[in-house]
Amino acid sequence: MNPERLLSSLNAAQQSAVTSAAPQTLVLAGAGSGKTRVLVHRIAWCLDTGLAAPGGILAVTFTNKAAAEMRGRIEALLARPVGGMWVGTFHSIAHRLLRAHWREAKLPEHFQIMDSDDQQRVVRRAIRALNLDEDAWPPKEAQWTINGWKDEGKRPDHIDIQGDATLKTLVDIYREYETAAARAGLVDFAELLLRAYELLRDTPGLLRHYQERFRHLLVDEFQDTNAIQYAWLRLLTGEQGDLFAVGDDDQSIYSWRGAQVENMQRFRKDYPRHALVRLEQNYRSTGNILNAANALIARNSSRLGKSLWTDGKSGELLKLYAAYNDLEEARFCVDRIKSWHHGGGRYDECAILYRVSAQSRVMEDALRQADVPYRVHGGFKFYERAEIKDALAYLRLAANRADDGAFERIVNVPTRGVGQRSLEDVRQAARRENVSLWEAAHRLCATKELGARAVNALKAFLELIARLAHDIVDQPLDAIIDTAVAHSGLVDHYKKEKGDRGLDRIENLEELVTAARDFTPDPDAPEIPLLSAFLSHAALEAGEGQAAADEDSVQLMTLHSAKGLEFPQIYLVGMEEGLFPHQRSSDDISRIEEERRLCYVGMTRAMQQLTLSYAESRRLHGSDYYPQPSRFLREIPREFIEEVRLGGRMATGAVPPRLEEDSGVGLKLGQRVLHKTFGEGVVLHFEGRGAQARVQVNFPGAGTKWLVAAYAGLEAV
DNA sequence: CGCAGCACCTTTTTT
DNA sequence: AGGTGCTGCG
Repeated sequence: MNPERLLSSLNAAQQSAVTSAAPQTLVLAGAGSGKTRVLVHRIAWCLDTGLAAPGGILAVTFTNKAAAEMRGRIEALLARPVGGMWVGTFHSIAHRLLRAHWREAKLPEHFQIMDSDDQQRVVRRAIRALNLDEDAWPPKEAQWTINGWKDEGKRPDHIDIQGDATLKTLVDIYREYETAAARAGLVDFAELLLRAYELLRDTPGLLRHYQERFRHLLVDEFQDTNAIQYAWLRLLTGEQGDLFAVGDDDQSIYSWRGAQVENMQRFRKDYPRHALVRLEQNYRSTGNILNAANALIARNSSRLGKSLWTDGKSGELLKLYAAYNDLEEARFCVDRIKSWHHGGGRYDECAILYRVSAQSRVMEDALRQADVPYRVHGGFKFYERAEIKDALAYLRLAANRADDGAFERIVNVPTRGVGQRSLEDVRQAARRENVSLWEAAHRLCATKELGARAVNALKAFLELIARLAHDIVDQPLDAIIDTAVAHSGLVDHYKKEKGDRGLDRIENLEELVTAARDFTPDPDAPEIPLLSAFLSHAALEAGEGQAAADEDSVQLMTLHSAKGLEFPQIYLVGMEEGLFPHQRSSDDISRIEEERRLCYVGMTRAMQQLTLSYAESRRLHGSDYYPQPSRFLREIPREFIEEVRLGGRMATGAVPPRLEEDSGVGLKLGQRVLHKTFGEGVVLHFEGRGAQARVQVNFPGAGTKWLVAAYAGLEAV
């Protein structure tokens, strides 16, 4: 395709982004503004104008799905496969670098990747090894903290504990964890990124090589990058590189896992010669949906600023439904979806979005009862299933005897008489002699420290793995998996499970063999042994939960997993205080703002019709709640909303009174105020007006309080 | 050593 | 409500 034709299908803003000649370009791409299109066209532009060869391009995304889509669309646009280009997730690209340069990265050649499950086990073991109480030091929280540090690029030595005993212990756990992971040759997700960063930083020759090779770096969902990803991009861009970042600060919804929207401002500072392009024309939603979403997001402070517009129709009003309870809310959605379907619409044009996955159950029940096909997104992934991980653990151990994670996982699965007692002895021996569990088990078998029964059981296990390792040499991948499943005795083990669960698991194991047969390793990285490549693939790309159903079905997912998707019909359910915004985000204004962005993301998924609903009572965790309608409903101007009623039942005041800008009390959301008893705090929320107006304030010293504005005597700070 | 019953907790999720 | 992890018994 010639360069002019490439541009003809783009609007002016898109064109200026695609053809940007600035050394770096930041594209503020609003929802539905053709973000992926711009990325893909930018790559094609670089190739077609001779600016870059395929080998000079590195395009990074966050999910495998996005990477696959980008690659597919580039190839479709260019009408040919493009070899040599690196398109992948941050993690897969980091993995690739580490495999290629394992020596410089100070990793064992056959290191394996652990997923968060595996990681949690190793953290737990580290806590136990330090003789700490697991109740006082929950592994999950320690894991969270460690990953947070890694996301910020911090090694144990970098952390200033400032004499804080809690912090010191956590750093000790971190250090112990690192030692254990290194001994086992295991690398966690955060480690992939950090290690790849350090690799480039500390190996000037390599850095120069990659800087010269990848002159064109492109990043998708830039607002989701964390500190280490940003540092890595900066390093690789160097002085000469062309960095093309696309993002939307209004869609930043992942700060809780380390994403830093600040990276967008940082980009602007760090690259003073950059070009900034705003994509504000929306090709997805009707005018009403867009205006409603714009009004909502305008409530957030510290935005880069952007306002979406469309030259399409204003369309229908947003629908708001006040349900009696959660069951009725579900029935309402199902009814509307059915009438959409009767009117000739497709089920898969409808999506039900909710804040927490627990909400899906009621929806599923209602859909099933009405015989409407549906599909739930997210949830359990194929390679995360216990039986798959069990089977793979046999292979991991066969491939790498030092893999303590795998050892722990399967030493007694299926049960073979190696109990907690013997296992604890093995662990202690391993720690004492600073060797792997495998090695320690071997040594223990040779001594008289264990009972005869335990020794026999342990020996049987060791021999099993040794035999497996021997049998799989030079076998094709699917035969390897087959052999592992056969040797392990997992099939008989699952057969004993009651119900259909066991049968499901056995089917999944068969599925695993099929997956292995169909597995094609990355042609650009032939140096990685096949089994190793497959195991990494299993960790990095956990696969979809349910096989992509061809059947026309209603789509159910959380708001988070809806990002990047679009549907003609969107049902945004559970619009209630405590649920959305979520309770856990309610006493921090910046987290409320993230919830608001999440709402914005949800609303902007809708193409034609957006239906919002809340329930006046909801059953949650086994008991009933009577929540208030979400503040977000009040933040959407009424002129865009229309109330909907079903079957003549009168819902009183489905549309909550609009939230006044300052509730007549002279205060704004997010404002700092002073109270004579509680001290300084931040305004979170309002209710009512005039003499009845109440203000919710979070006081760092005293917690979150509702105060009657007229009596509270709040002073603006 | 293995299983059954009981206490506990519960946001969002990708890699 | 429902799933996970730990204690007590066979």
